[in-house]
Amino acid sequence: MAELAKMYKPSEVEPEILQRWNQAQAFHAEPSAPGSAIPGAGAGAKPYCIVIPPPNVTAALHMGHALNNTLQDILIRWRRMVGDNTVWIPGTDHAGIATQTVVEKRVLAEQGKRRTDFEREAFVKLIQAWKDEYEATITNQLKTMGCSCDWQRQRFTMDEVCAQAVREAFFQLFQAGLIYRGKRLVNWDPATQTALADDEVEMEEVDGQFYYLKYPLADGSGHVTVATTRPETMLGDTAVAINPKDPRAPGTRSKKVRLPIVNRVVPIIEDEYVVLPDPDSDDAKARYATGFLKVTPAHDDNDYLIGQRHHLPIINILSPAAAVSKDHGWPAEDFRGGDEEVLGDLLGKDRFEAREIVVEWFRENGLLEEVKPYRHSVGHSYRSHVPIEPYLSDQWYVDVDKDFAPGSPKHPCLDPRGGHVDGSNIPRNSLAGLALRAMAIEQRSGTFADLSKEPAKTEANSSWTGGLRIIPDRYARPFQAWHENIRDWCISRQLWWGHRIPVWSQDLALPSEVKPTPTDRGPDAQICAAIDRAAGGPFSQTVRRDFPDVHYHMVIPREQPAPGTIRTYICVREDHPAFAAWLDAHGWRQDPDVLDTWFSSALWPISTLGWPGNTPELQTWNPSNTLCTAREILTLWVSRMVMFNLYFRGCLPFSDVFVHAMIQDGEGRKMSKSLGNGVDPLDIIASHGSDAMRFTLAQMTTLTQDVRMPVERDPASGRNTSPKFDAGRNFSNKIWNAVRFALTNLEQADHKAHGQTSVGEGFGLPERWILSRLARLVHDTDAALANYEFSDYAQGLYDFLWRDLCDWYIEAVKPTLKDSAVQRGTLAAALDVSLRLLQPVMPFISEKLWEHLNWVAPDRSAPTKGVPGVEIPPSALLIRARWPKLAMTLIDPPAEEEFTLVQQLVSSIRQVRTTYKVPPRQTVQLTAKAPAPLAARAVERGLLIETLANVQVGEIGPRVDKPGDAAATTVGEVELYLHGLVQADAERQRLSKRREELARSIKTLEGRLANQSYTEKAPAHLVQQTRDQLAAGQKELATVEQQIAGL
RNA sequence: GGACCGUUAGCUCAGUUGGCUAGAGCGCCUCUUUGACGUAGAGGAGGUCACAGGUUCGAGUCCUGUACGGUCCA
Repeated sequence: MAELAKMYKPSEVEPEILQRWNQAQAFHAEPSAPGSAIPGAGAGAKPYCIVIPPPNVTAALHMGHALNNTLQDILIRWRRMVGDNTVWIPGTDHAGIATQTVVEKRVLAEQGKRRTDFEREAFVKLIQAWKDEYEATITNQLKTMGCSCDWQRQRFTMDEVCAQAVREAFFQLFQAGLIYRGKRLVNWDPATQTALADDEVEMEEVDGQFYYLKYPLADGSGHVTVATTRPETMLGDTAVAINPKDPRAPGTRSKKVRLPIVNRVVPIIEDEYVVLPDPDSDDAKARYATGFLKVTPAHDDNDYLIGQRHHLPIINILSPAAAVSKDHGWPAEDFRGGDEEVLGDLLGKDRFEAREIVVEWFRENGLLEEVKPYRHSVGHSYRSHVPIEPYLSDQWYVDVDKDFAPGSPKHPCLDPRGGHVDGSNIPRNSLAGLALRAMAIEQRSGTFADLSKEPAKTEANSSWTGGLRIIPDRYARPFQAWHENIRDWCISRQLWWGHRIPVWSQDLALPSEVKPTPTDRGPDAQICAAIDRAAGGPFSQTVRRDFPDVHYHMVIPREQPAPGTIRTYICVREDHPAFAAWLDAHGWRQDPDVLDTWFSSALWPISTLGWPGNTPELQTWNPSNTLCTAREILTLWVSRMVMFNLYFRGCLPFSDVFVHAMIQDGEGRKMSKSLGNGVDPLDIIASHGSDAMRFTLAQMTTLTQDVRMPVERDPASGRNTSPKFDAGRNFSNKIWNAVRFALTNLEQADHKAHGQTSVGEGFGLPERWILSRLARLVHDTDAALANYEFSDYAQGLYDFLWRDLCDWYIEAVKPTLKDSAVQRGTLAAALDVSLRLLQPVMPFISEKLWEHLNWVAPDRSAPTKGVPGVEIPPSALLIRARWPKLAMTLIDPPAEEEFTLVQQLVSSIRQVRTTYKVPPRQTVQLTAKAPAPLAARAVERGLLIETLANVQVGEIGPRVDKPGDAAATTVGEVELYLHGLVQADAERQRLSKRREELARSIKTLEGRLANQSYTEKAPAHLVQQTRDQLAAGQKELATVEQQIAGL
C-alpha cells in the first residue's frame, strides 16, 4: 500500500486515474443494458443523456469550454452514481465559416496564397488537416479535464454518420416544400464573401455621418435634398421617395430627378415609410431627415421593400467584394450618359473609397449641402467583423414559419386546430410554431401565456408541448420573442468547407412560344418534355431503370430565370456518386455552396444517436435531459435543435436548457485571442490540477449572467493564469491531508470491532453532530444539483469538509480517535460520503483517496449499522459507487445546538488567548460561573473544551468567583475565567470594546421594542426573540461592567 | 429605440418567500513550524449594501426613477 505524499500532486495522480477509468470502461453505456455502469442499479434505470455542445475545430478549448464541460460532467457523474443509464455524447463541429477563415489566414501568411489559388478539393484538404489537428487537441483537452464522455460514441459534424443525417433532413424539408431558393437581399459579408443568417449579424455603434446631397429636378425647376449615411450607393438609386403626408408632396408629384454622376432620371415616388423631418423629435432619424429619401433597392433592406411596392428597377453597383463594379447588374447605358471620368475612377474602388470619391464629386459640383456627424448602428459580420453589405443574391432558405400541415397531414406534432400561436402570426404547425409550443407554459409571456387557451393534451402533443424549460428562466423571453419575429433561415453559404448542398440544377430551353405554368401538382407537359430531352429519354423512367435505389425530388420553381427557360432543381436523398455522375453528364450541376454550419448542428442530438436510422440509442436517449450552453447561441443553435428534433422525430431534443455564465477577465472584457487575456485549461491543469480547476469553475457558477476571472501572467511559464484557481488547489490539498490523517489512524485500528455500535449507544456529541451535518450536506447537495445550483453544491462540500469536518470534528476527536472504534468508524463514514459527493466535481482526487480508504477501511457502513437510512454500499471504483442516501432522521437539532455551545465557548476562549498572546501550546487554567443546568452541560463538555481550546478545566458552577489574576469573557450566561493572564490595561481595553458592542446592540433592540407598531404587527416569535436578545445583552453588559469595575 | 443582467469589504462573489448586530474566499495585520495539511492553524482589521424616492413595524432583499458597467434584440 502506497503512502500518501504530504502534498497533493495532481500531475502524479490524474493520468493514473484516467487509465483506471478507461480500463473499467467506466464512461461507456449501452441502451440495451440500463444501469450496467452501476452494479445493482437494476434494469429499471431511467435513461440520462447529455449531448455535448460540439466545440468548433477552429481552435483549442478556452476557459468558457472548461466551464461548460465541467458542468456537464458534474451532472453526468452524478446521474451515473444515482443509477441512471447515463451517457454523454462527445464530438466536434466543423464550424464552416470560422474554420475556413482561419485556414485561409494561415495559408496566406505561410504561403502567400489565397483560397482561389487552389482547387476546391485541394483547399478542403488543407482545412481537413487543420480539423484533424484541432479535433485531437480538443479531445485531449476534454480527456485531461476528466470529462467522462462515452468516447466510443464520438462524432464530428461532417463525418459519414452526421452527413447522412444532413442529407436526409435536407431531403425531407425539400420534399415538404420547407426549403426553397430565393433571390433576396441577404446579409453579405464582403470579406469572407458569403451570405450570413440574420443572427450572425452583430449590430455595432459606429460614428458615421449624414451627407446631404442635392439631386437636381429633371425639369430644371430646382433640386431636392436627400440625407444618407451611404452616399456611394446613390449610383444605384432608382427613385427618390417622399411621404404622401409631406406638404411638399403635391409639388413634387410626378416629377423626376436627374441623378448626379450617372445622369439617370428617376421618379419621385410617395411612400408612407419616409420619415417626416422634425427638428424637435425624439427620433434621431426625424431630426436628421430632409423628407426626401434616396431609394436604392439593391443595397438597403428598406429600400428593397419600397422598390417592391413601387416596382422599381434594382441596380446593383457592387461586386461580391463590395467594390464598385459594372459587372453585377449595372446597366451599360449609365456609363454612356454619365460622367465618364469619375465613373472610371470609381470602378474597382471599395465602398469606403467610393464614398469619398462620390462625396468629393458632390462637393466640387456644389451639390453637397451639408455633412453632419451621426452615431448609428451598423450590422457587422460575427466572423470577419466587417460591415455587412445588404446584397441581392440567390440563396437557399428554410421556411420556418410555413404551415406544414397541408404537406404533412400525418405529422405527429400537428395541432389539429391549425391557426397561429396565440399573440403571434406564427402558424402553430410551422417549425417556429413547434418551438413556441414546446416552451414551458410558466415561462411563456404575453397572450401566448394564457393557460385557458392551451389545447387539451392529446396523445400526440402530451410528451413535448410545454416540455422545454430554460434555466435561468429570464432567457425564456428572448427565446419566445425570437420565434415570434422569426424570418426565414438562410442556409446557404458561399464556402468550401461544409456539407455541400445536395441539389443539382439545370436551366432548360423551351420553344419560345411555350409559356410554362408550373403548379403545385407538378410540371406541365411542356416542361416534362424539356426535362426528358435533357435526360436523353423519359427522365423518371430512365432514373428508375438505371438507378433503382436512388431517391430524388425535383422542383420547378415558380420564379423562372428568363422567358423560354425553365429551371429544374433535383435534390438527391443519399450520397450516390453514380447518379451524381449521370446528372453531371446530362447537364445538371450540383450547387457549389455549402450548408450553414448550424444546419448540421441542429441535427446533433439525433445525428449522434444514429438518425435517420431508428436505433436503440435514439429510442433510449432522445430526448436527452439537459443541454448546457452559453446564452449567445440560444437562437443560433438551441432554437434550431428544437425545431428539427420535433419536426423529424416528434419529440424534444432535451427537456432542460441550462444557460451558464460567460467568463470575462478581471476588467469585465470577453476573453479573446486578440486581447491576449485568454486562459488555457491545460495551463491551469498543469499548475493547479484538473480538480482544482473544475471545483473553482463550479463554485463560480451561480445563476448570474457574467463571472469575472482576473487574469495574471505567470512569470515562471509566461502563461496566463488566474489566482481564482488557488482556492480549488488549496481545497484539494486540504481534502488530501484530511484523508491522509484519517488513514494513519484507521490503519492501526481493528475495523471488525466496531460493528456493534449505533448512534444511540456509544456515539458522543461530536459523532451525533457530524452525522447530522453530513445528513444535511447530502440533502442540500441533492437539491443543489437538481436545481443546477452548482455554486451551492461546491460551496456546501467546501464548508462541510473544511470547516465542520477538519476544523471541528477532527480536532475534537484527535486525542481519543486511536482508542475509539466509534469515532474511527464515524470519521471513515463521513469521508466515504464526502468522497461520493465530491466525485462529480473533483473526480480524480476523490477516486484516488477512495482507493486508499478501501484498503484501510473496506467496510465503512459498519459503524452506522443499526442507524436506519445510511446507504453507502461498497464499491471498488468511486465512479461506479452508489450515490449516498442518508435519512432525514440523522439530522439531530439538539446535538447541533449543544455542539454550537461548545464552539462558542471555545471561540471565546481562543479570543482571550490571542488577546493575551498566550502561545498556542501553553495550557491555561479555566474556571467558569454559570447557572446550574448550564454549568452541568459545560462540565459534561469539559474534555471537548480542553481539547479544542487547550485549557485545563477546573470548577464550573453557579458559585465560582473570578480569581484576581484571571481574564474573563462571557458567552451568554457563562462567565469564563482564564487564570494567570491579567494585565489590567489590556483587559480594560478588551472589555470596553465588548461594552461598546453590547451597548450598540441594546440600543437597536430597545428602539425596536419601543416602536409600538413593531410589537403589534410583527410576528410574535420575532418580538419574543428580540426581547430575549435584549435580556441576554443587558445581562452580559452588566457582567462586563462588573468585570471592568473589578479591575 | 426595446429588453435583460450586474453594481454588497482592497479583489472575486454569496445573501431563499422582507426579520441582519450583512457573510465567504483571496489579499492585509498579529501570533504559531517535529506529526494531517504553511496550498496550514488561531485571532483581528476592513462595508451608509451605486444613488434618489416610495411601500412597510422593519428594505441588501419589494416598487419607481437615475447613474455607471455588460449583454441581447431592432
